[in-house]
Amino acid sequence: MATIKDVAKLAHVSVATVSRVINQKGYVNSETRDLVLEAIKKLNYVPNELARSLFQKKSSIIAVIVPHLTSFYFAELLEIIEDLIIKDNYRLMVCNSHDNPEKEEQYLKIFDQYNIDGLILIANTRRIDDYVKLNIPIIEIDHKLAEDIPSITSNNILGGKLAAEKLITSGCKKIIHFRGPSFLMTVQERTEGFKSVLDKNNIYNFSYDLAFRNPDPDDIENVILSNLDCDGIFCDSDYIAILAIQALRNAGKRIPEDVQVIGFDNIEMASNLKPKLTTISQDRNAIGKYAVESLMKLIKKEKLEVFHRKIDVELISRETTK
Amino acid sequence: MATIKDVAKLAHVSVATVSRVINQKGYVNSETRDLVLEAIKKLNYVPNELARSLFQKKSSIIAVIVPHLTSFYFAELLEIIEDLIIKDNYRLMVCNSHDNPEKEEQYLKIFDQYNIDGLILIANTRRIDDYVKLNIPIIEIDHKLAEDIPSITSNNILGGKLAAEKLITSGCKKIIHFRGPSFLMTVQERTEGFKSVLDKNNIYNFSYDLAFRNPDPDDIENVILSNLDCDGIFCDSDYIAILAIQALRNAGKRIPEDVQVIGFDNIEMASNLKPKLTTISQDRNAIGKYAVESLMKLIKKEKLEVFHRKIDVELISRETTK
DNA sequence: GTTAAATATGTAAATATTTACATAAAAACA
DNA sequence: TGTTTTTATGTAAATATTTACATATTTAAC
Repeated sequence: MATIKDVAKLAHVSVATVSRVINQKGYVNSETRDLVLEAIKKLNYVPNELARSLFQKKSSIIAVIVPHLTSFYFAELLEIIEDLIIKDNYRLMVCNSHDNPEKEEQYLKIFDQYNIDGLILIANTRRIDDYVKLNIPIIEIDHKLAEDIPSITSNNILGGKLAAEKLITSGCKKIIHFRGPSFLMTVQERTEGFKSVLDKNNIYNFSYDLAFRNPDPDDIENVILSNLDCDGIFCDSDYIAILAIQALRNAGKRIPEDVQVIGFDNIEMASNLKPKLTTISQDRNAIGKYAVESLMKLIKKEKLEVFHRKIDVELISRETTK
Repeated sequence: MATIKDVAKLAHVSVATVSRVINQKGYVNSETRDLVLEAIKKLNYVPNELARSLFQKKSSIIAVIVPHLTSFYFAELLEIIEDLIIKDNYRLMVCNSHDNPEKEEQYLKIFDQYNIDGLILIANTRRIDDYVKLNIPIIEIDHKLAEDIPSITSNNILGGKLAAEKLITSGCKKIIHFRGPSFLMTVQERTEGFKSVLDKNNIYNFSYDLAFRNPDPDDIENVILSNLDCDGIFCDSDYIAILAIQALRNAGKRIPEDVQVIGFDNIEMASNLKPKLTTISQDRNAIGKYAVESLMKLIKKEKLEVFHRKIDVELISRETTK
């Protein structure tokens, strides 16, 4: 591996001049620049980011903390974020907390050790204080754990409302809401929006809580079997909706004739299924874009014009509703 | 952020002594050690990994290159690998090549810049030479692009055979193989194993190629509709199997009475569906374990006893076969 | 009691950069 | 022409570590 010294020697200049060429800073004679550029090419030189980071006290690394990698929505969001971060010439350190406090502890240490430049927290973290102590820019997605940490969330209340309105106008009279664990802000808000519309219209409905990570299909089936007169289902994720549809079919129900189903997220799979899933679409492109954009601003010590941003969701009507 | 100097000052010793305490190397009096440890605690000191890496010409960072993050199998495998890597006190840089040569180019540069200690390539990379040039330990998963790069792959030939045998003993007479793109080694091997058994038993079968990233459900439906007398289907992924099952149902077929279906991978979802999916299970725990283990050995300049490792797959009989 | 080995600690160089500062030449200006 | 400004380049310190080497003390060996 060639170093800046090797380049300097080959180009018969000092390391400072080479550095100036690389960073396009300060005065460099154009002929000298060409010589240096040539030497760089000849030696296949790439500046060592570790030395650079050490001096500048920044690493060009952004850490993203996710509760796991295997749910569709997180994976799709993570992919978008990775793409954006790389475009801004940062690198991504993926930290899978895996609901394991020890692992989170370990990562917390790593962030200090590597002069991580910024942090994106995706949902589900409860030890916010430890992150704040790190004293680096943080953006939260899907959560709002503290008033002074900027957040990007879908408009979950709107999502719940849209689903409720759709089911009402499609004629549903008894509705189940399969939701995630109620300690999540997203879940609370969706429930709030959903219930408010249904209750106002005096339509019978209730919420059933499922596990966050791996909802139990038997649970879902049991609820459906003991509520065979139900004609509308709203699910907190497309994955839950898929499981619900399976259970409905097994119970001999036709979709959407007998029971209508609405999911949440609009994962890629939702439009590939038969019947195609009606769902509330979360705009991950917007969420990812604003998250990365805001983080970059914080890193540059710029002010954010919107501190807690809500991204509108959209009802995508497909084949599981009338 | 406290540095080693601060600790040294507070403990009234030299930085060398502090370093010795941290790294548990060389002689340190136990009383001195306690003093240093106390100072470390008091200052909340964590050693700066960048300075460390710079000196040692290693970074404790492992890069994993994946073609995308959104397929179930990759996500599950990645999760396992991340867990193992963190346990070995390395950090994970996730590089999503996204089938984009420019992005790969960019990452290639980054690996040099950060003194990345090792590389795990998951499938699908064709510019192997560029990686070899980096001159760092590499492990390949699901591919064997060069004889001199260690690889871990499932025994795909066995997988194809097991599926074929199962369908035969269950009485299938006309079988479709929905497979991935045939340039992938995994796909070739599965086809080889599958076909060899069926042809030997004179059972009619043919392969239909699907896109790697996002197989088209209409494609699958069309093939099924124009082969309504088919009674067995083998799919190269559980995801394809899910789509096939949907198409079969739409065509009024009962599963497994009319048509039997076998998937590949055994993703978490496979056992949550109704009917539960019969599939060839890839042992990602073993794959992840050997991949990380082998990489660690290479990093320590140890020899590998097995250079190209094949991990046995297993037929998991569930409800989509008789 | 002398010598050798083990223990303990410090000094300073090295890792690959960036940049403040110094210096000198060239260009602009009076 | 002399002075100022701009351009060009180099020297050396700084970033936070580790470790080779030096040195001193203690312990062990003979």
